[in-house]
Amino acid sequence: MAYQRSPLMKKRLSDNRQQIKLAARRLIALGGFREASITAVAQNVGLSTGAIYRYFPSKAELFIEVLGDAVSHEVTILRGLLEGEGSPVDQLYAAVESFATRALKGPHLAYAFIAEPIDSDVEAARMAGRAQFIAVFEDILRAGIKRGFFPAQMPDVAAACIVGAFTEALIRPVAPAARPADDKKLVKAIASLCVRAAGVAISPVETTAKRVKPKR
Amino acid sequence: MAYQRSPLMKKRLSDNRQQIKLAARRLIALGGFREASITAVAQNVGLSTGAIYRYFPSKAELFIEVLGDAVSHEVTILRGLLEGEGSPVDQLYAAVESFATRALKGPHLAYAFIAEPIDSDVEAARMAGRAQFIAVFEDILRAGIKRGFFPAQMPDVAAACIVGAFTEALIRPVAPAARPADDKKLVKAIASLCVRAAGVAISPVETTAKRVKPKR
DNA sequence: TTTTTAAGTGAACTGTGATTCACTTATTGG
DNA sequence: CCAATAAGTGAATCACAGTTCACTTAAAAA
Repeated sequence: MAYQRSPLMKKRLSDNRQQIKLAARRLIALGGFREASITAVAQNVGLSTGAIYRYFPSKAELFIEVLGDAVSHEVTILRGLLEGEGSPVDQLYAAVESFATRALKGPHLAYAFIAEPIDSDVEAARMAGRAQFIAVFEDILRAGIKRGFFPAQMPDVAAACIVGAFTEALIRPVAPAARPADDKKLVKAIASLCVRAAGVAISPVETTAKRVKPKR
Repeated sequence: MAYQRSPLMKKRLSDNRQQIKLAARRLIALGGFREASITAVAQNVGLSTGAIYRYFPSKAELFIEVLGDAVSHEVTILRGLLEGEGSPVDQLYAAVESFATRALKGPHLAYAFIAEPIDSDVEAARMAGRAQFIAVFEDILRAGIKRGFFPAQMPDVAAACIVGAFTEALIRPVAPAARPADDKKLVKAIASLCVRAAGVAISPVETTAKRVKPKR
């Protein structure tokens, strides 16, 4: 006895799991959480409603996982940007630019993850995700402050502000309809503002990071 | 014939309407939209469930009106700050400070209005409300840019960023539990950052607005 | 091939809360 | 006081997804 699925079967199962998440993501990207009912997801994968529950205990869990994946994917990319040897000023600009550009590519997905209303379980997960983003920026700020690129400030508060700033500015063009002119320009404006917010005078990047006031 | 309610009766009716809105607001402030079911609202006013529908066609409508009232109240206050003769820099700082301070006083209410998930009808209203806020800041920025207090920038984008910045920074300490140390400090940090974001070098207020580069 | 276990099905069930509506009560006009 | 009309009641209804579950089908063990 001690039954166990063959490797091939195992794979099929875990593939299913993945497919379910992808389908959910796809539907969300298409029309927000509204579209992503369990039934719709099931149909999209080619499974029955009930089957979903073999893989996820509840809709909330499924969404939380989808959200989590997306967030950790984003965070990984952003953290990657911090590996390079650019100054914190450049890093900050680059991080915002990178996120904003991607967000504008997948409008609905970004909107769903940033702002669309859902039930509070999932909302909690979204908050947690946001906290992870904020942490990235907090790290940039801390480093920058220590090395004298940014003036002294509360890094946690400032990081929250910065994340709030670019997400808000992204939501409008990303929401249901409405999409303004030049994405490049928009991204630039947003990223510049974030750098200024951190305390770097005037514009960024072209200044290639002159220290504001070399600390000690 | 041609029946009409006596003035006294009329008043009572419109009072009821007001009471319903206040009750809804009260419940929201207490525990978010979750708590504000039609039945709960009705009980709170001392009316029956059905009676509510004499005054509002649907729950969504009621909430939208409550939200609208709150927003226009806020906007009026903020617009009031622009009457004074302070520089745009001071105005910007003052506006953020004013809003933030009030938001921290009514945590749940602010949270509900800024971030709590609800159905998409009401959400649309919230977006609209946000747009009104943003407009206030856009005006400040435009004026400031024209008069040389702020560097050239896209005022709509910058305004959105600024609103996003302070709301995000407000949400965390305002959300369900969690409330950090010093509100005053927090508000100061947020407001300063917003001013910097607009392009004013280093800190605000104490500089009492020196022109960055007197335009033309 | 037969038995055992797991995967998959989808119609029925459930919980929740908004909305309705037949009816009661209060107000207005004659 | 007696219609006529409107306000108010609250239990019943509705809507709608998420979730369950008795059953079917497929895959592993014997």
